[in-house]
Amino acid sequence: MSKSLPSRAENYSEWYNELVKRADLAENSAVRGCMIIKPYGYSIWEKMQRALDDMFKETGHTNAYFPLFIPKSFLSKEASHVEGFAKECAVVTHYRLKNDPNGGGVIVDPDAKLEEELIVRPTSETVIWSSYKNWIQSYRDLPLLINQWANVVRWEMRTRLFLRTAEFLWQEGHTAHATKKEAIDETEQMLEVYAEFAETFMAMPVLKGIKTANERFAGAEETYCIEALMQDGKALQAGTSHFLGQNFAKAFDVKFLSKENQLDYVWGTSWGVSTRLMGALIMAHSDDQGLVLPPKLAPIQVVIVPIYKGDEQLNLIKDKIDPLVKALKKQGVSVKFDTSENQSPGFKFAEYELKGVPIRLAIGGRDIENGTIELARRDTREKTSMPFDGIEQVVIDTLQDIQEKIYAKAFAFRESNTHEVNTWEEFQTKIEEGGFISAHWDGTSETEEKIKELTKATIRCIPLGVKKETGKCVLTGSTSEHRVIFARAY
RNA sequence: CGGGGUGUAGCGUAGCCCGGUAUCGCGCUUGGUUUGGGACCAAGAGGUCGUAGGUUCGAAUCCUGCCACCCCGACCA
Repeated sequence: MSKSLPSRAENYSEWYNELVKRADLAENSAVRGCMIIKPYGYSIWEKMQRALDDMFKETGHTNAYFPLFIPKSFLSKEASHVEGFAKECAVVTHYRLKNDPNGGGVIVDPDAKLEEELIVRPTSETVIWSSYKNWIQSYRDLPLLINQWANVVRWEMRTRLFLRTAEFLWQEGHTAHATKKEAIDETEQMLEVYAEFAETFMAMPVLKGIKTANERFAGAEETYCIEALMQDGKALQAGTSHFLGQNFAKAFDVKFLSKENQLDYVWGTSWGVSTRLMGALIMAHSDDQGLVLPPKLAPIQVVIVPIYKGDEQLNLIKDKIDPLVKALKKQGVSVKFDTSENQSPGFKFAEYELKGVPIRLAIGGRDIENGTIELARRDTREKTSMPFDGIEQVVIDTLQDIQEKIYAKAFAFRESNTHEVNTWEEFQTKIEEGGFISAHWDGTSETEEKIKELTKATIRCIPLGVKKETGKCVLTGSTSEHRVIFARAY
């Protein structure tokens, strides 16, 4: 195994794959397309879950759990929904194995065929709405605000760790409301929650917007999304929030009696983010040395590496560091004091950089004599020797500063890679350079598809609050009322 | 599912053309010396050469089937 990572410039996707493996985030499993999320990677996901879950609770949602298996008949109740997912569903057809009479291990018992096949959920709208039918009778039962943390399966042809896997972890919120307005408000609220999470925790700027009909979720009336720009200039859809209208209520016959004693279908939403966010996090900040994690999501925020000759010196260092570790932990900072002897300091430096630990403190005999300690920040890779006294506060301030700086850096990157484009020639040139392209579009699916065919670029979103501006579609020249954002996407 | 490629120790590989039971590096174990940016020395452990069959006295090597994985396309969060 070579020591350094492939560089981003050299081969971005190889850099990504190697980074995921070397930083011990995840690896491929025996089943094609599935991944094993390793402890270090999973602890980042847990931090994401915690933060998101708190935000969901704060906005009035409660968690529940619905089954993995969906009767095939459920899936076909909402026409566009089946159509959207049919091609990538795993299907359970039997419930028993038996020993192969010809001696070849176990085989599927042909006598154990299921009456009705079960679909491994690609998403849970159908199971959930079939329950909601029983749970909702009156306006007093509304709104129903439920979230679940679960795994889902979509049988993708080509997969990549975190970015697209056959099985992935996510949360899916499913809500039911008495009015259309309330449901739309909910959809927009959850988009805000996602955007806030992405920006404050992941330090990743996102563009909020609405999907075009082509890119809309199967079964939704409107799909809201947050879109992020990765370092290679490709866009990544980081989260979606769907206004379902009354589609699922009608498909599953979910009606309620209003205050006015009127029977009507309820209005629905669903919204989700997945382990794909891990991919976004990795690509948003990391460099050729490895991961760069925002302090708010880093499993280890500070690592302390002792440099010593002999036990005596190590003990001196321990005497100094133990109280510091205690003090930092008390302040809620996660610290690792790495006293392991089997690796040299240099190895540890490289290792923790690879793993994206925001701050590294190094302390050796020299520092003990001088009353100093060396602080290295992962984002800039700057090393500074500073007085040991007061280091605790410096660490806390620096964590905060790193969180802000990496956001600012990602924001600046997005800004400098977002271009207004007015002609087709310009569009073709700019799309090759990567980044977001803000351009006029005539509003038709035909044009959108044509552009995709010609350039591989899709409309990432119609930004929320986009200003009205009369213009001409970059491709057809037909009139357009506002710009939309194009990019090549993951 | 089309087009290309690769399967040899935990990982990365040499050997294959031209058949004689497998090379090197990393990692691992033990002991010692080290430690301010991926330490060094010594001794070890670790292999049904993807799989099934064929050719042969003899197959990692030649032939055939199968399987898996990777890359490029169509599909997608």
